[in-house]
Amino acid sequence: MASPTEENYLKALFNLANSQGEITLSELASRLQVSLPTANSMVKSLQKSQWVNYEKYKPLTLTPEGRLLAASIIRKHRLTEMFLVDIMKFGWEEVHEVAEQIEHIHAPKFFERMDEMLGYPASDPHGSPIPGLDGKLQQQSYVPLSSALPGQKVELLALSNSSAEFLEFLNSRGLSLGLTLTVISSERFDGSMVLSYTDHPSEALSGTICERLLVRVHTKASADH
Amino acid sequence: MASPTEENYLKALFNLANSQGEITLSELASRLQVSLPTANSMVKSLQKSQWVNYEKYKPLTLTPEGRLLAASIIRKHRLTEMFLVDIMKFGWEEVHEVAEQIEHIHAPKFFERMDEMLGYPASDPHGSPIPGLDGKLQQQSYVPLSSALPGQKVELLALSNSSAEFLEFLNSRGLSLGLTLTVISSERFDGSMVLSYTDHPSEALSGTICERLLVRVHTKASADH
DNA sequence: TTATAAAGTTAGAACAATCTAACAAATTTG
DNA sequence: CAAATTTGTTAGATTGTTCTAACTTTATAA
Repeated sequence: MASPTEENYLKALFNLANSQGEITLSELASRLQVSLPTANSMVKSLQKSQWVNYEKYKPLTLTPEGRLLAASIIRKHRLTEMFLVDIMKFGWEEVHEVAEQIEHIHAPKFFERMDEMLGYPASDPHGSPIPGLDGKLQQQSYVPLSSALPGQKVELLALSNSSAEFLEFLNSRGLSLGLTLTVISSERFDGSMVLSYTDHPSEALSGTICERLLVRVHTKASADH
Repeated sequence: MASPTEENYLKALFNLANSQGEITLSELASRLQVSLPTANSMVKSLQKSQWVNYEKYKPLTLTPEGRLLAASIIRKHRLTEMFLVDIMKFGWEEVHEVAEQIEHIHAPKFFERMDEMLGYPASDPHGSPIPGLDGKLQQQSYVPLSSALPGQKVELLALSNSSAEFLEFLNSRGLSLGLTLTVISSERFDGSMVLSYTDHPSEALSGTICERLLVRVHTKASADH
């Protein structure tokens, strides 16, 4: 059985593999805030447990078993976040640290019950997909708001960054998932945009923010068949 | 900050102190299923952290800080058990293992929210008192059912043992906390009793069982003024 | 009250997870 | 392509939690 530490390595490897292809030791080490030798020796021990494929000086990959285990931890993390928000009425900016701890609890029924109480959600409070029990991750087809064009209506569905500071910023602007945003204008110069939504008729957002907001463009009846 | 391992030592010391007066190293070691030298070295390190008073060859005591910390862990454990049963609909025989893990989560708000959702319960699903935030433990004044006399009506309020096997036995006899039991007869020979309750007009229970059921005798109007 | 048993201690080893220092391989770049 | 930089590895130490073996102190009992 994996220790919490090992589980964190597997989680990091899973997430890196899903955003880049190749995973290097230094990426892993910097993601986990440990020294290179630490990551190196842990990778060797994860290899011994058959969770990681490792060859000297080569990029890292997860074995199928490693990938499944990693997905199950991410599943527990995201179910927990959803549970904290929906059932226990936490704010979406408060749940990460608690979920980081609860994801290491070994109690399948505990998480099954959460899933049940939540009605089998497909994503967490930040729009990230919850892996299935088979370790499969629903691929999201969202685009950054920054790529939307003036006049378009888009639905805010996920975030590519979920730090507490970012989430608090979104709170302060009345932004939450599911909202429909209308692009008023888009500044080529710095990527900033002016948007309209609910009771915000004209809200300006920086390019940095717009890149982190993931949306789906409204397919209005006859879009682009 | 205490590691989960240290927290388990403190918890054991707290529980031993509350059932016996003096705590010896070997009691601690056997309670935690570790060797004497292991307990010895851990006790020294808990002393260094100011949680335990320790002198060579002398009985162990918790410091006030140690007692408070221990109580807070037991508080988290018992709140969790109550949450699992009342909110998440677990059986009372299923919650111990999960709670053993969740008690080590560092997230005051998580447990405050549980407490709130539960309506600030005084005891866990097995009738054990939940320590307050000040570390104070409500003293229970229950007596074992075995000390009740034929004809008496008693209320089943707590258990002195909460192993899954025992709880499953109680389930099989339709016994749960809050039930009113009428003592039909009591066997001096082996301590067994015959009881009547709800739809069980005549249920025989062994002496061992009757010692583990903690009750309050019904003060019927004019009991002993 | 001394002998025996029980309880406690010390020493030394092992494993997990981490580090720094020193070195080696691979990659980038002038 | 050779030099410089980045990346990866090895060696060796540290801390926490555990063990066994050997020994000492305290308690029990013949």
